[in-house]
Amino acid sequence: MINIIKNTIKKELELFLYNTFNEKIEVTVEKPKNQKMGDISIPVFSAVKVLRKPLPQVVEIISEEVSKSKYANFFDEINKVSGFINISLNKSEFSKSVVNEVKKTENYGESDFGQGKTIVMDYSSPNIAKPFSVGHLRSTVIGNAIGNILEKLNYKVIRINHLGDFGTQFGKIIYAYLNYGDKKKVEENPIEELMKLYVDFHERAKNDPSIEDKAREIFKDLEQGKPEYVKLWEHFREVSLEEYMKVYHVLGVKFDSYNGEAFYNDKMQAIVEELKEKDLLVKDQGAMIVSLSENLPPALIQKSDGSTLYITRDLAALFYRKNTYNFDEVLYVVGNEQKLHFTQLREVVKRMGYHYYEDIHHINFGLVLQDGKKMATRKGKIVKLMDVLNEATKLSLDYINEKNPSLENKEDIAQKVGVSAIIFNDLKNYRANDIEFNLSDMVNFVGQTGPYLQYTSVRISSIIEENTIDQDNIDYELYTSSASFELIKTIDEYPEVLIKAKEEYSPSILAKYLLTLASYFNTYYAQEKVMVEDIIERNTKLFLISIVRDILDDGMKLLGMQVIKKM
RNA sequence: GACUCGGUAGCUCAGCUGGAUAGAGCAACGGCCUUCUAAGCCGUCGGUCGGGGGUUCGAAUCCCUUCCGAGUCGCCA
Repeated sequence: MINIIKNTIKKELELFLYNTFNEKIEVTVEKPKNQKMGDISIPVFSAVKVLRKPLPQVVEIISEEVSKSKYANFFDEINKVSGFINISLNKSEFSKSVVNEVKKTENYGESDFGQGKTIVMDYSSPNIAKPFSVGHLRSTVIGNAIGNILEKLNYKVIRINHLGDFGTQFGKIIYAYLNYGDKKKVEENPIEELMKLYVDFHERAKNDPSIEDKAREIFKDLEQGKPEYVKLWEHFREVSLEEYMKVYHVLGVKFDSYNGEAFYNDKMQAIVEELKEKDLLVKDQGAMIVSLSENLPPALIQKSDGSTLYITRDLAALFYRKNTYNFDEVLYVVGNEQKLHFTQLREVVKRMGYHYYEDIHHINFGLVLQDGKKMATRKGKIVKLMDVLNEATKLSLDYINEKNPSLENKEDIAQKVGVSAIIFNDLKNYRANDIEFNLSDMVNFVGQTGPYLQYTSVRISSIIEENTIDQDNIDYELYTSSASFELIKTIDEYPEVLIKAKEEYSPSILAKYLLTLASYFNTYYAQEKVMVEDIIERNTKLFLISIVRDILDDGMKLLGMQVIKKM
């Protein structure tokens, strides 16, 4: 609502200035820094400059025009403070229109922003035969949250888990397994042992670099379908996926497809052919490359031994997805360190003559650092996500036992709180920032955290309980207290927040918004009593807080958190 | 060395399409539970917005330069 008012004022003023002075002046209409300065603010400095008139005169002219706005009935007062024109909204009128908007929208916050367009998302994508680490958490929860937000905005979302189930690493693992692996141990504890073998391989390769070549050879044979290797590979893939499914179940994450890199094994020769046909492929130092612009290193398409590389598979996957889903956008939720790769991918696609290279977006995110350094799998420094989730669950159970020992289903709720805390912790900051792996931060339950949101929602649910709310028996004059009005204004922002989160592909925008909303509610809660005698007043307040609760719950669900009624 | 991203309060971050005294949370300190869940609320303390130039009526925000950190840079993914 307030956005509509702001945009209207902007257009009205720009038109007025053009008609009156024949000048095209960009008018800024913004939210004042301080709420004491009103609800809408218009700095007039730019107009002063263009019109070459004294500031007070310009302020006079513009504020006069503002008072004639189409939405003037929403204005309480228009104040002129130096170079600013500040508008205070009529609280009850504004509240009424916001609340009416909520009432008439079945699923508040939704919009047709996406117009049913298709977005393919590639996220999570763990590497087979490695434990699901905290590093994979980021891609998984960021991708999941963005996908949920997109759906709310009427996009059709295809969620793909592009499993890292192929590549030279399998040559290494198979080499290690066949040469010095303990078959029995692998049987008992597959992921753990395969991981050890992988780490071990790199240790041995330091002393004997020739085994790197042997691994490459094995991979090449695997790629060409040598039955012995394929069988092993299938087994490793299967046991790994089983393990991952447990994690996904706990996180509440689902995918439409688990087609990983191997799925494209038979689709890569066509890419190589096409590149050849289009005269893009060059032989260089035995390898086949596509050279790109000056500042961009060339893309390696085929190794000198004839086997393919990551980018070849991503090209195959891209074209397959375009043909299969005919996407309008494709999002790759992959870490910062692959930025160059996706720049190259786009560039190759562009050079191949496909216009949709513009629709390829790398949704990059920061590294999980340990002691300020990248966590490296090859050295075996890995923190298993399951362990972190269990730790968080345990901690939240301790909290419950301390705060609310008589709570029913304690274990279940502890898991919902703990896991959501981890998810929220990962989403609350801008995704491209690196994060230091810090367990005590991850399971912190005080302040700007997941449990704070859940707690706020639970408090509201606890007030509402069995009360029925009559939406037609509302006294809008009661929404004029500062605590109420802050809630109203924040409620009003929800639909725009979701759109902004989509435009920046950044769940943190929603996360921060929910914290603001929860904080305003908690202030309200401390100031106003809801369950009062007066029926209209009680009903009016119950309705307000129920809207807040619904948004909190909806937002938390979008982020992939669990919504609870008691804690 | 080249390219990319970052540097804002002791810590974690927001603000960055230029606008009014730079905002939160954590930590520290002080208040608030006979009244709807204190995982909360209120207050105090805390900042040369890395440094230096420049553009502008106005710069944390734009430009240049410099320092610091991270990532990437042909046969890993």
